[in-house]
Amino acid sequence: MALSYTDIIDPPSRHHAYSRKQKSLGLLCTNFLTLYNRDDIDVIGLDDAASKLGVERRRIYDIVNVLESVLARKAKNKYSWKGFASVPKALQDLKEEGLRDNVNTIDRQSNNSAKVANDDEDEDDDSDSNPNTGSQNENSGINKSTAVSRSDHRREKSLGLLTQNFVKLFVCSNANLISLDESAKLLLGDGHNSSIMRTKVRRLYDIANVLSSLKLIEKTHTADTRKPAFRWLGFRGKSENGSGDPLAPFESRKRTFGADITNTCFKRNKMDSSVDGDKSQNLKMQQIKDENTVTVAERGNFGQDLHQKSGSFQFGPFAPVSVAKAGNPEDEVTRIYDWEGLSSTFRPQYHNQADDSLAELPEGMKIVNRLLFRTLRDLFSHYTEAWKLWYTEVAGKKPLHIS
DNA sequence: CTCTCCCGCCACACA
DNA sequence: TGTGTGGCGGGAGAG
Repeated sequence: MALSYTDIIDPPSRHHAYSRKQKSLGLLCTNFLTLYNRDDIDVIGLDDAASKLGVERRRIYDIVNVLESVLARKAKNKYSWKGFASVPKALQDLKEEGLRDNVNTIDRQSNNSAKVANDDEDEDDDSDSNPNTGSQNENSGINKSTAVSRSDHRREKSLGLLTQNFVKLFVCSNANLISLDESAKLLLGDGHNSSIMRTKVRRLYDIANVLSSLKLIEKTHTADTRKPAFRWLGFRGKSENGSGDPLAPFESRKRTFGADITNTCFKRNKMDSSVDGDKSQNLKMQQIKDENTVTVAERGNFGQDLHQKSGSFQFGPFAPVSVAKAGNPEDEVTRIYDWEGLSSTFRPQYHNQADDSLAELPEGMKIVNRLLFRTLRDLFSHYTEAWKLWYTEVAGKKPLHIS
């Protein structure tokens, strides 16, 4: 089908100089990951990221804060990239922590249902009486109230912590679908004060956007009321028996890329149509049906000894310009594994790639493809459910039956 | 309208 | 005191 690239990435709204979507946190995050989710990335500089992505550093803080679990602070301005492999562990930890705290919480205050996972260490901001006032934090046992209070008060309200707690809502319960105000209520306790609620929800929007871009959650609606809500796509940690977690979706996630990883710089009100000169061509990036794209991440720690060697196979429609464009030698490799993304690009709604896509592939690629899926199947063999879940829900496909 | 959520002010942390 | 961080909420774009 003759979809021109620009058609894809630049839909009807193209004439507006300013588009909210192009500046969304989620998209920014996607681009951020595109830029840095690679083996050869060691440190990530905030300024570097900001300029490469074409945003002010303030925004980088936003995503970095919610990405905490996969980033490690190295120094001022510098972060290192731990890779998605660290996410399953992080989820597991959050789950345990959440469950533990939940227990504590429950018998501390005979609270029953709600309040799934209020964090822990040092916080418990709770209820109405907002900030300041006596920060009465008692964590299990230790009571170092004063020493902790000042800077921790900040921490208490940080995006990072809020993210964790938000995630706990999912991993610590069976809730699959949660709306943001529900979440806010749960996280805050019931002490409304609508303005605090509103603020919290605002933050949750931010978080949800980046988690969506990680494919940990996805936006939908509740079945009954058409209320917007988020569905958890990641794993819940399963029955923990110490053994590593299954490959999580985000390890296999794939983002969607446009041609330009730079978020365009239009300000909200400025209709200044003059495009900034030096950014090559201003193709706006944007979400392109991401469902059919997959990345098999390498750094996975399936059980932690299965080293699927290094390079991540990228199945994606596009790689960011900076990464794949210049015909560097390893592109070859990447491209070989790119069949799925390619086919999805041109035929977005295919159903069963085993039959469909394969048929169109050159012989060599078919073989590679089969081997690859076999490998994956094996890897997942212990996690059948997880595999199915991911495959159907995240990748948006019917489970494969390769025997 | 309501829902989303970008933007950037400015307080706070830290050197 | 200067610079890095990041909470916060106004208010504009989307729906």
